[in-house]
Parts: sequence; structure tokens; C-alpha cells
Amino acid sequence: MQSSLSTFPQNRRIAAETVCLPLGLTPKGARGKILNAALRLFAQHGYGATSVRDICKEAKVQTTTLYSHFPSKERVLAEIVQLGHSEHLRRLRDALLLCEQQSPAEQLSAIVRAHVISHCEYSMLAVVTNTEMHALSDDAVRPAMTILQESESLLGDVLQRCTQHSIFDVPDIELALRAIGGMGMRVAFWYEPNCGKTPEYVADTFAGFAMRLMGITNDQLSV
Amino acid sequence: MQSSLSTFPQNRRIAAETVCLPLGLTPKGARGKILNAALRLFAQHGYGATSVRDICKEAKVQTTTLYSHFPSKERVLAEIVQLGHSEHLRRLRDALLLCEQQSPAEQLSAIVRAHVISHCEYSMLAVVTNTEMHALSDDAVRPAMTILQESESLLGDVLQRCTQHSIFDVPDIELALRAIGGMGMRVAFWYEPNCGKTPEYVADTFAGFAMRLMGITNDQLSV
Amino acid sequence: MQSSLSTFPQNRRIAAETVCLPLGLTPKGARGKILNAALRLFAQHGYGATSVRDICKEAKVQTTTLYSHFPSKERVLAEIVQLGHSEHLRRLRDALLLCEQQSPAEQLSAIVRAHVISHCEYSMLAVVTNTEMHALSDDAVRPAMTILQESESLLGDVLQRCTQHSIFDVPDIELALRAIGGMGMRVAFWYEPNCGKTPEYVADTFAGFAMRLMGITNDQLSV
Amino acid sequence: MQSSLSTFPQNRRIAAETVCLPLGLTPKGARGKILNAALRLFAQHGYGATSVRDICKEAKVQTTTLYSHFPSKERVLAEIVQLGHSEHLRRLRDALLLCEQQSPAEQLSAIVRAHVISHCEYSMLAVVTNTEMHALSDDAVRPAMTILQESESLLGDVLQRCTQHSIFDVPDIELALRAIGGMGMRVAFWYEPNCGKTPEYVADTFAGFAMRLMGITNDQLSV
DNA sequence: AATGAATGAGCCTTCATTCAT
DNA sequence: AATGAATGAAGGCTCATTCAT
Repeated sequence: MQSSLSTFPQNRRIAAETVCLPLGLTPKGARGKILNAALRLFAQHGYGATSVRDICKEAKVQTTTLYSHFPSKERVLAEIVQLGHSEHLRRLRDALLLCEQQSPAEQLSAIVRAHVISHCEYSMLAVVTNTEMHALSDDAVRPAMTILQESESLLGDVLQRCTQHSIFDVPDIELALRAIGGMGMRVAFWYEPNCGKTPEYVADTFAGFAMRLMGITNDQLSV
Repeated sequence: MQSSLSTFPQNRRIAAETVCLPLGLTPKGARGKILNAALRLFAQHGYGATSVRDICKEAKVQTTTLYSHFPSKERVLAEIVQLGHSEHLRRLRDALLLCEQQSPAEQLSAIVRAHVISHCEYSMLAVVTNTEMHALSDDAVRPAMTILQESESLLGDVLQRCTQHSIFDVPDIELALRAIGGMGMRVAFWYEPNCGKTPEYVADTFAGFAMRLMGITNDQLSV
Repeated sequence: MQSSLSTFPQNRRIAAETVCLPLGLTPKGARGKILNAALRLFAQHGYGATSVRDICKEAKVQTTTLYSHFPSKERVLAEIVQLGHSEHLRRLRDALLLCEQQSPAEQLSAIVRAHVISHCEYSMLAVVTNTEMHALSDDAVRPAMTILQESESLLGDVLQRCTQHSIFDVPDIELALRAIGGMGMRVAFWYEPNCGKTPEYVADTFAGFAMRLMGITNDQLSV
Repeated sequence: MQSSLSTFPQNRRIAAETVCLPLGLTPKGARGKILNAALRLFAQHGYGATSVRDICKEAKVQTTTLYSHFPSKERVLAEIVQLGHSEHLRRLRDALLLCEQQSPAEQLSAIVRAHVISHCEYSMLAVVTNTEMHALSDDAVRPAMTILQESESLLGDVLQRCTQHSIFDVPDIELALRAIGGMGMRVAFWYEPNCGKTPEYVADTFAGFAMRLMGITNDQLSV
């Protein structure tokens, strides 16, 4: 078991190295190169430890080019954070749409799976989104914060619906929400494509964890 | 349910505001004032966004005084990180020592409780310890990393022992470890003394979550 | 005779005040202004006692402008030192080229004259080049050192050739080299345009000194 | 011949490494240790590049101990410079006293010998004395300057007396003074005990050089 | 859009020095 | 004398950003 558990692998922040922005959401040209470069550097070294020069060197553009695409370094981060939360919300929503008519248990499973998979696939985005938000000013975070709260409401609502079915039995729904949300968020820090597990496998397993945590047993599920 | 779930409250990083270093571990005099000030600022704004001048203003000492106690800003962080991991490990160890002779289930409960309580009580320390490690050089992280891995081994060993009892049923012990560890770590970000729940209550609830996650039911426990 | 002999006049280091970089070698724009300012300040107060801010104030540029032209304060000095040694070597070479076919005595006279004149005309450069080299790191001095040794070899070779003519009579050629080199180097410290002597006059006189020092008499010369 | 001529050996400033303050003039106790340490460091790295902490570490005393012996770092240098010029003057005087009744030629030889020998034996002192004087304030240099001028007058007077004898023939006595003084001063930079020549040998040779430079021939001398 | 030079604030750190003890 | 902690100024250097071109 030993160090396979290490939450901070060699680079002590995020295990993944290559996966960056969701392809569909990456702008073309300089803008996209800058966002991808910034994402990687923010994820690996943090916003504060990354200079505009660093970003531009990584993106292979001039320093001043960045300023013709973004008004400030902060806006680069804001864009990434926004993009991260948006994509996350979109995934949760899409997952729920596919099982609207099904049982709360199915919905719980679906939303946790979506939550986990997006933290595996866009781990860099998730790490930056979750750990560098404090570098943004009040005005700059507000939109991202709104989206974040919507995502949390989505999960919260599912849990709420679960409590209305007797097969669930959860002592504190708020804590359950935090526990399920938290275990999924951490995935972004340790998951990496070569870790031997597929995103789907991790997602299935974590969905099972969430179900159990909510007081449902495998036996009950399979019934 | 609403925004009470927000993982990033007003300061968008850590909810707690006052609790700092463990009392027993705080050095006397300027050294202690500096560590506490740095801890608070690192927790709230991050290492990179905190200047030595900021720390000294908060600690009400001169910048040169800081340098007569620490050789560099990096060493201030290193000391905090080390202290955080040490205290965490100590708590896990102490908790396990008290139930050495008891069942794996009791041990699991005890270690998760210790894990969660220390993330409630020393939330700032936990946040810095877990999110600012990447700012340290290889040499500076090494000792803290060693302690961190020991803590993880401790929890991993308990989980391993659980699998040898038929009342547990866990599909992937490594993922269980990450899930249990992760949900506890996130506690530091949202817990704050006035949130309406005591550390003990949160700890008990999370210990229950962990137990369920490992496939044990309340019924089985009470037997 | 009195104090006109003082080797350390009013500013106790170098008598000259205005002459700076060789015109032909001065880069245009900010780079040239910085080099000239640094040269004057290094000559007058030394490298260690001159701050980057001092240089920039003298050059009337921002400190950051300096850093867009030079990677460090050390490189500013390195550039000056290199430039000084290069120009010195060039002068010695040019002088020798003009009398390649002539007698060793003519060559000795020519090289000493060149040595002295360049120490008169570029006295600041010579002072910095000769007294501030120790502030450079091993890597930074190496190129300048190479040029310096080439200059010394040039003079040494001339002396060597002199010994093969019976009109010369020198007990220790190495010491003769050091004496002739040394008396020329010191010129940079006391010579200044208003001292009442032209560089040519000083050079002629010192060339005569060198000749005598090598054991040749005026009588023999005129023969 | 080649690099044996290098005026800036490996440490690029002074060849000598061990010889420090004249034994007889070194104060006992902490004061002496501090002066010797400062001398070595000033000689090797320059006054500006040597910190009070450096001096104290080298002298193996506390930083504050220095301040109970000297009012400032500048006074440490002032003391060394003064001591250097005093010792130099004393040596010139003593040498002249021994040949007061003899010919100007004997006197010239004697004073040049004393000049050179003291630059060999106290090379560190000479280097600091000659290259770091500019770091002193006007008030702090004045006494040393007075002594320096006295030394120069001593040599100047000897040269003056030489001109009154027809065996000498010097075109410009001021330049002769600068040449003879200068070649002797440079000795401190390259002489070191293991260079293969004794101070006496160097002194004799340089005295011969000075004599020739003044227009006197060996033949005339031996007559 | 893109370029190269420039800007001014601020970074971490070290300096010489002082003061109670 | 000697100590350890403290002081305030200044050190070299990098930052995000702007502006003519």
C-alpha cells in the first residue's frame, strides 16, 4: 500500500502532466496557446509563482501579445477558472438530464460519476479552479462563484431527493454533501492517465462509495 | 441547502479565521508571532501572494527580525508545513495507540476521527500544509514528505487490516484510502467554529461515512 | 616637487574626471549611457561601493532599463573589463604591426608608447580594468583574463627578442617585464589631460625609461 | 615567458596568501585578530565586498565585539591604511638614515630597495593601502594621505639630489618619480614568497632598474 | 496583432549599527 | 568586554504593465 497513497507525488501538487484544457473549449490561435500554457503553469507552480513572462515563454508568444488578448494576468486566471467551473457544471447537468426520470439512486450515481470523471479528465483545470480562486478579486470571482454554487446545488438537490426514499439513511445531509464533494475534488490531485485505473473505473467505484455513504447497501441496490 | 454548501466562502479559500498554530507547538516570542502571522496569511492568500513585509507587518516585527529567526521566507513555510504534518501524524498515532488491542473497525473509526478533528481544529495549518507544499524546493519538502507518507501509511495499514475481517467488503482499497483521506482533508476548507457543528460531531459523522464506505453497515456494527 | 607627486589626488583614486569609454566602442542609446555611467562610478568609487541605482541615476535611465540590457550588475562590469582589455590589446597589436620589420629596440619603444598612451587616454577604463577584476566570478573573468595574458605575451615577446641583441643587457627579463608593465599601468591613476603633459610626451619619456631599463643607452640608440 | 607574467593570478587581485600585518605592529587580542582578518579580506575581495560579519567570522569574534574595538567598519580600514603607510614611511626613513652620508646613487638604491622590500613583505597591506583608500571619507584619509605624501617627498628629494650629479641624466624628474614609484607599487600584486625570487633579489634588481632609468650606467656605477 | 524598450512599484534579502542585558 | 535580538536603510533584481512603432 505504502507510498501509492501519496497525495503529493513528485511534483508535490498534481500528478497529471499533459492533459490540459477541454479540446472543444480551447480558443484557436494565440489565445488558446496562452490559456493552455497558463493552465499548466498555474497547476504546477501556482498563480503567484507564475509570471507573465513564464506563461508567454511556455506559450511561445511575446509578452505583449498576451496583453492584446487579455487585459491582465488576473483575467487569464479568471477565464480559466470560469471555464473550469462552466465545464464542470455542464457535465453534471448533462449527466442528470440523461436520468431525469429515474430513481434518486440512479441520479446520485450519475452525478457522482460525472463529478469524478471530469476531475480525472481535466485534472489540471480542476486543481487550478479549486486552489487558485483566492487570487482573484471579488469582482473577478463572482461569475465563477455563481456557477460553482449552481453545481453544488445540483448535487445537493439530488441528495435531498434521496432522503425522501426510505432505502437511504443519512444522519446529516450537509456533511454528506461535503464528504462526497470533497472526495471527488481530491481526485484531480492524484489521478493521472498512467495510474492503472480508467476514469470510468474510478468513477464507478466512487459512485459506489457515495451510495454506501448515503446508507444504501449493495444488496438493496441490486434488489 | 442553498449556499451553506459553498466550499469557498467569502474569502474563497478557508472559512476559519482565528484558529492558528497548536498552542503547545508555538514557540515563544518573535518566532512564534512570525509563524502565526505567516500561517494566517499563507492560509488566506497563499505563499506566493504573501510578502515578507506582509508577514512582518502582521506579526508586528521588523523584516530583519524575521531574518534573524529564519534564513528565508521559504524556511518559514517549510517550518509551518513540517509542524503541520508532524502534529497531524502525532494525532493519528495517539489515536491508534488508545485502541491498539481493539478491532480494526474501532481502529478505523479512531483514526478517521483523529484525522477529521485535527483538520477542524487546525484548519489553517491543514490548508497551508496541503496546498502550499509545491512552493518548497526539493530539499525543503523532503522531511515533511516523509512524515506525510508515514501518516498515509498509518491509515493505509488500518484499512488493510479491515479487509481481513469479513464484515468489511471494499472493492478497491487504494481508492477507499483516497476517498476517506480526501473527504477529511477538505474539512479544513469549510469548517469553522461557528458553523454550528462541533469537531467531535463532524468527526463522528465522517467516521460513520468511512465505515459505510468500507462496506460495513450500522447493523453489523451494533452487533 | 611637492604634492604634484601624490598618486592619490583629491578623489584619492583616479585623477582623470571626464574621459570615459573609447568613442568608437561605445554602443548607442541606453546601453552606451549605462556603460559610461558605470565606468565613471566604478572608477571613482569602486564596483562594490556603486549601486545599480547609482549607475541608473547617473545614466538617467530606470533600473529596469539596465536589466533589459544587462542580466546583472556583474555583467556590466564584465563588459567594461572586457572592452578595456580588448582595446588595450588592439592598441598594442596595431603599434607592433607598424614596426614589424624594424629592430627590437624600435618595437620595444612602440609597444611601450602604445601601452602608456592607452593608459592616458582611457585612464578610467584602465583603472577599472585593473582594479575591479576581482569582483567578477570565475566564469565572468575568464575571457578578459585571456585577452590580458595575450597583451602580456606581446610585451614579453618583444623583451625576449631584445635580449638576442647585444646592445641590450638585462639581468632578469621577467622582472623587467613586470617593471615596465607596472610603471605603465600606474599612469592611469595620476594622468589627467590638464596635468601639463601630453600623452605623447609621457609615452616618449616612458619608452626611454624602458629602453634604459633594458640596458641600452641613449648613445647606443643614436648610433 | 608566457603566463608567468600574469599580473592577476588565480585570485585575480593579489598573489600572496598568508603574509599579513607586520608582526611588531599587530595589537594583541581581539583587536589584532580583527585587523588581520579585515586585512586579508580587504586585500582579497575589496572593502566594499567585505561585510562586518565576514570580518568577524574570519576573526572568530562576535559582531558586537568589533564595535567595542572600532567605532565603525570604516575605522577598521582607516587603521589598516594608516598602519600601512606608517610602516612604509618608517622603512624608507630607516633605509635613508643608514646612508645619509653617502652618494645620491647609494641613497637612491637604498630607498628603492626599501620601497620594494616592503611591498614584497607586506604585500597585502600594500594592496589595501593602495587600492582601498577611496573608500575612506575625507576626514578619515587625511592622516594617511599626509604620511603618503611624506614618503613620496622622501623619494622625490633623493631623485632631486641625484640630478645635481652629472652622472645622472634624467629628462623629466617628475615622470621618473612616478615610474620608479609605480613599478615598486605593482610588486605587491604579483610577489609571493614561493615565486622563486627573494625580496632582496627583487629589490636589488629594481634598484638597478631605477638607477638605469635615471641615466646612470652599470659602468659608471662600478667606477 | 506584434514588437522592443521602458516604467515604477515591489520583491527577498543583507547591510552596518545599536541596545538592553 | 561580550551577548542576542532588534533596527531602518539599502542592496540587487523581477514584477505586471504600457507605449511608441
